[in-house]
Amino acid sequence: MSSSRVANSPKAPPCVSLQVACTMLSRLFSEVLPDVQRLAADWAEDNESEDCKAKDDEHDDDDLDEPLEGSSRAESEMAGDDDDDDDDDEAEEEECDDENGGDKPKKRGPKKRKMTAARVERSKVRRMKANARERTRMHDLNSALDNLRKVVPCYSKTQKLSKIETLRLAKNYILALGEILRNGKRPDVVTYVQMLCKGLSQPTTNLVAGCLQLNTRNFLTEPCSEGARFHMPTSPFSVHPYSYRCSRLSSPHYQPGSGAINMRSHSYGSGYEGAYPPGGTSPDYNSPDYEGQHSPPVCLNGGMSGRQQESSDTDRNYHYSMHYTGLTTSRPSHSIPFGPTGARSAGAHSENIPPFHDVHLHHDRAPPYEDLNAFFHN
DNA sequence: TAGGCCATCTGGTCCT
DNA sequence: AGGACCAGATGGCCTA
Repeated sequence: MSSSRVANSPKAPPCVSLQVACTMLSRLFSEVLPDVQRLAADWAEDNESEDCKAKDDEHDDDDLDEPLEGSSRAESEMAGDDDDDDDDDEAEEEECDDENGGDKPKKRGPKKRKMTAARVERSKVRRMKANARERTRMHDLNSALDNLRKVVPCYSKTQKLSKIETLRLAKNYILALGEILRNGKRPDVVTYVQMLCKGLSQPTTNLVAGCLQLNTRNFLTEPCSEGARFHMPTSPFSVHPYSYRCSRLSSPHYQPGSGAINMRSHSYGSGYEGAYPPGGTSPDYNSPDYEGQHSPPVCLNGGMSGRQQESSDTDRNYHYSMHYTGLTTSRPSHSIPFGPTGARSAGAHSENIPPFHDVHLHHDRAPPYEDLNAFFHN
């Protein structure tokens, strides 16, 4: 089959490979985020003239300056030893195609060499080397995609976004951050979620929307005192399977209260409606941009198809564990849990988080956007 | 079992 | 010639 390759044609504009694009995106995020955080810090300062505030916000723009380390070269266990010495049989192959000399009319163009056993063997070797290179190339590409996953909202090492969803989300993330920077003003969270979820599949939409809105809801409703303490989750589902449970949300067999998340009660259901008027924006999952699979919609504006039911404590604990991990820091506020290594530090992710016992909420209103961003890196 | 996702192999194309 | 990149094919795994 002839592949319709046009990417690298001379007339086509120069384009980067997928792997390079992923790496560039990762770095781009790390460069854009500080600006957004700085902007968010300004917003936060404007907003918080009354209560608990203004402690330390100098530390939030230095954590991201270090570029994410590029996709570490895969160890290429199979390809690394390819440069061995297998080129010592050229000579005898060259003369084996002279046997048809004779008086036949010579054909133009490259001579068709006979496939001798040696040539077949060499072709095999070449193919194997090409396979090994292709394998490592794909490993590098996956590494780059993993890096991209880490700087994109809703990172989870255990339940990864698919490749296509990662790229879609990255695109939306860029657009959203760019929009924030361009407008210089704080969009409402619904719009933010809309931007992020545009074109994403339903499960991913649930994931992203849940990440943001559950936290927002808690921030909006939970008191910032002891009542907002966190505990390690006790639910058997609470270790990691956030995405799993989100996918459960879209399942027709989903039963609220059975250990799965009830998006409505947790997000827009109670607390959220108080903060955002019902006439506000709501994601349009039926928009033409949506290309993903369709599953029973999880409503972001309170009118969802799922049955409403108050959430269990395990669910709540679970949310805390999943969404406040980014705030699991000793710093009192405005802390983006990015590690000094440039890449998201281990503490930024749910797999490596310290215990939650000492985590507090510091806002009883809408969170500053650096915190919103922090949500995405749980 | 169907569908989604993924890894791998493979051949074609372009570039150095 | 060989490497990089790409897309199609294929089979495995997982989940609903």
